[in-house]
Amino acid sequence: MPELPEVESIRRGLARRVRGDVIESVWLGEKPEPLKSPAPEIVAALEQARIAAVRRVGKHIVFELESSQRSTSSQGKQVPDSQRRARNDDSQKWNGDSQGQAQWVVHLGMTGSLVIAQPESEIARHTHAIVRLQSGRELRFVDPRRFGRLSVVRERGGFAPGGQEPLNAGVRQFARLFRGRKTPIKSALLNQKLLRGVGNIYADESLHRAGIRPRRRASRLTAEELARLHRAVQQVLRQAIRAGGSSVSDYVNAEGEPGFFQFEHRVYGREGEACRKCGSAIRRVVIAGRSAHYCPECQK
DNA sequence: AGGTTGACCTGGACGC
DNA sequence: TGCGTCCAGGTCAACC
Repeated sequence: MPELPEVESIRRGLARRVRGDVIESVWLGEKPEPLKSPAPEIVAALEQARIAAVRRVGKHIVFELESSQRSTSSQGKQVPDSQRRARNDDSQKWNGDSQGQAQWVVHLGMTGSLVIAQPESEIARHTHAIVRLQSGRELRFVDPRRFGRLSVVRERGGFAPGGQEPLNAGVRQFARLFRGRKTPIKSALLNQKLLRGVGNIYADESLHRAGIRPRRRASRLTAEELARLHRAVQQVLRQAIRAGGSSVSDYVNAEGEPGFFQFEHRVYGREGEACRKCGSAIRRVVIAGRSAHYCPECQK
């Protein structure tokens, strides 16, 4: 579900509520799909760690973890859930020297959400992870389609996928990404190895604002068109972040609130409706297996 | 090598 | 009401 603006909205909510908090225990569901790292490694990295910061990298949420050993009084604390899991025997070996450098990386996939909840509140269906915090709150990962992924990264340099952060890229950097690419510009915008964070909604919205048809080959765009596209991508993403993201079906932020940018969509999800600029009917076509929406009049 | 397609999952909307 | 079909904000592996 979430693209960069939705992930950023979630990140901001999380940062406000959990930064500085300490993870007391972790529960992981039975189905293994959402786990990209072994369950014992995730549990070992998270339990007793302090959340030093919550960052966003593309569509990923990254929790910076640091050791809380010295400041935590562990007297009388309950048995962590990990001990109830069959695989807990492995936990020890993940408690290494690198503790304090770990990152907990969450990708929400299509339908994932990360919500702050009170322990007594009902546990939603498709909840795959519950992180209990010292403050008494819980951080819950819910994902019906199970396309989301949880992992722990301990490498020096941390989690670093390829791709440019679209809000940081300058126009020349941006233009360079598409040089020599024969793929449709729509597909190139979705390629996370080039630009990280743009998904189907914001690719379509950006192309409309830039006046470029989604099927145009990336390599054939003129310098002027690339400059317009660069501006459009940044504008759309910034506006969407201000609106709290787009709630197309069930997206909510960490506080459970929807976003409002769906009311500003000019083409996405508007097949057959009138273009807000020229009145022509918005078209929907399929490009590389993804639906693409555009105005045949405004986009060339 | 680089681009395109299907598979991965579940649930909601729609047509009959 | 119930069943079948199609569609979905993302990413991979497997193909050409």
